[in-house]
Amino acid sequence: MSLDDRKLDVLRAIVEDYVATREPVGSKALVERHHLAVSPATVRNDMAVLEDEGYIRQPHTSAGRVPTDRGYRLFVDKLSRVKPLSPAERRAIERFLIGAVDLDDVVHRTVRLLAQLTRQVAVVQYPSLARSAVRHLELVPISTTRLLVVMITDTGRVEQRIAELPGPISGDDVTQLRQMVNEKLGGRRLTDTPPMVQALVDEAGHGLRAAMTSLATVLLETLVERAEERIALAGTANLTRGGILDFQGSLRPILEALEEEVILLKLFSEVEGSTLRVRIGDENEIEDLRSTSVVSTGYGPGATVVGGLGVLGPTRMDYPGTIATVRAVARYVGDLLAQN
Amino acid sequence: MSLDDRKLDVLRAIVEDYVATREPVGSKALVERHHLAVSPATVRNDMAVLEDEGYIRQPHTSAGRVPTDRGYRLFVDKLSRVKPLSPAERRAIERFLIGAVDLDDVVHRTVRLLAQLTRQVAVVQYPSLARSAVRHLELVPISTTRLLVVMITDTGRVEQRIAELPGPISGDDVTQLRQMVNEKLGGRRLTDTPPMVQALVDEAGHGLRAAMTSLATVLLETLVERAEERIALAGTANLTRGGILDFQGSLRPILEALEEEVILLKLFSEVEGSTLRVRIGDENEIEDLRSTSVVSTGYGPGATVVGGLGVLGPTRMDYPGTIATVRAVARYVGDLLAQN
DNA sequence: ACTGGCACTCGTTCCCAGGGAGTGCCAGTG
DNA sequence: CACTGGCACTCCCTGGGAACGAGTGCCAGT
Repeated sequence: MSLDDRKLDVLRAIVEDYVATREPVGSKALVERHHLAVSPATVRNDMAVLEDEGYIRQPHTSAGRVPTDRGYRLFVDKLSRVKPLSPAERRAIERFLIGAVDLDDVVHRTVRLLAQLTRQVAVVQYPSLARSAVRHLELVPISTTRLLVVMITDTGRVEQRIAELPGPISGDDVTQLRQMVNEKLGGRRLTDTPPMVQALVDEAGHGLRAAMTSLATVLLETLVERAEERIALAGTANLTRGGILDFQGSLRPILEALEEEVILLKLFSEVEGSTLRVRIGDENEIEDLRSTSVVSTGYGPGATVVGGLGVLGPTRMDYPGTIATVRAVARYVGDLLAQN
Repeated sequence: MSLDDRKLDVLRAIVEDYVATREPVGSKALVERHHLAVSPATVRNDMAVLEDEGYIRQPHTSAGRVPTDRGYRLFVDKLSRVKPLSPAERRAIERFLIGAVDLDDVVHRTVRLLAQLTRQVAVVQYPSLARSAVRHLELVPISTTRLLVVMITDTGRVEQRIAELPGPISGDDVTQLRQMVNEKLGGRRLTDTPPMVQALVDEAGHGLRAAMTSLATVLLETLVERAEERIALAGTANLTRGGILDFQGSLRPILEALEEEVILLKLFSEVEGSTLRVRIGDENEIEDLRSTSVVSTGYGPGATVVGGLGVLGPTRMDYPGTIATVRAVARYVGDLLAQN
């Protein structure tokens, strides 16, 4: 059975009121606050239907109604109007992001900005190595048998590893190695490098063969295969706003999940295009986050996506506002990256 | 008036019991659990004295006693025996730290290890730039008028900034600049570089003068003057162990303080030598951390100190265990850094 | 100097009644 | 037929006692 317009209006009103007051909302208060042209009794009938359909529920008999995850879902999909950012917010975003000196700085500022604007927990994934290309590879000798390998990507990330060489190596050899790897790998996407690295070993003169092999191992293993994804987090303090009531039970499992990078990365694992995604309560694959909602999106220069960002909060969340903010921040960050 | 031995024993017993049970401890339970050779009444008299002296207090009349910050202080200074690490813990530390691929990895593993072993919030400061020396400076052209400046320090930190040049520059010029800066700055402590940087500008041929000036500005401003200190954090979930009871009021201010890097850095600002420091409750300069205790120490290769690490928890904390763990982890990390 | 005994305090728990918010249902109305 | 007003009912929340018990301070006795 499909719901008529008034029932949808009632659902919207319930969601909005509950989000604003965090208290179960009753029929009488509803008609007053929203100037509905019907009586409380009528609204009660509508509520009964909405409850049958699973969009709202009663914490206990003789209490008001509270939206269910399903109710929020319908609200997000059909009922919420886009809430444009206030000029103040736009200015906040711009002010916050200019003056960032490097990638770390950009990411840190972004995550704090997001946390502040949405008053929720914010998560920003560093530009993924898998989606980056090599800009430059630098080899710095630390001793005669150890090289510091520094890779700089086009997204601004800098990764470093130590390569242990089988035998001592001269400065000239290092120069030659540097030239070879940059020639072959410079400009390539990281995912395309494995065959190139193999070629490098094959082409190396026998004087350099051993050193190049060690170097290749480091490059492959640590920069490509086990490419480390990084995450920045802010606003955990926002979880405690309004008591622990928002999350049934304790904050413990949520805080624990937030410290597991692996778990956080999952949030962004399926970012495709720059589509914004909202996961409400039970829709989360991650057990410990079933009592929260996650709003996430991809970001990157222009239309390409190099990483994800988003916020996490109670299912009782201001979806229109949060969605608008997340989208706006992602776009600003993308623009910022495009400038480099 | 000085306290006799038995009174000190009573204080120690109170601290130990309260830490173990988190409940005010009464005179009767005390004699039983600790096999004191006196009667509860006697212990009560001792308690009355300890309370007069401000080492313990009663949450309310007719409740047991709870240590005050002052009581914990006396306990830490005089009454607690060093608790050696268990072999299992030693093994955990070793296992955790081998296999770290780079500095980021070391720091992350360390902070998680600390949080796990102490079951508290752990904080690790990255090796401070102020205490590091330049190992290598790399200049990577991004466009004809922009250079990516990458500094690698002897502590393994890699910092990057973008320098905008006043005019286009050739590849040969970049090579020359690179050589000049490395010759002059390589191996120097960062704090010693400012005069050197000035000298570089003075010595630059007039063809390179303009570019070198821009470069010098970036080096001075962002790498030395506004040298960014970094911090890693883990175990915030441990704050919620045992309800919020441990911290009077809410977790909010504590979580907020933990997100302020500036505040965290203060914790380590006065690390001198590798002396371990314990700040109990009110002893903390930071307002929001007055209900917590902080155990911190410096770490670094050999006897030098390059940064700080520590843990933060309720004043009701297992001080001997925590102190032993923090000290041990700091030493292991120092050894690890010494190997590079 | 220590102990046993005792009166006292005060937080905690449990119960119970009253108030209030909100509901479901039903008969009535345009 | 959809909506409304009225009404009985449910159930949470609050507040006031009363009973309980842990723990204390004090005092007289050894």
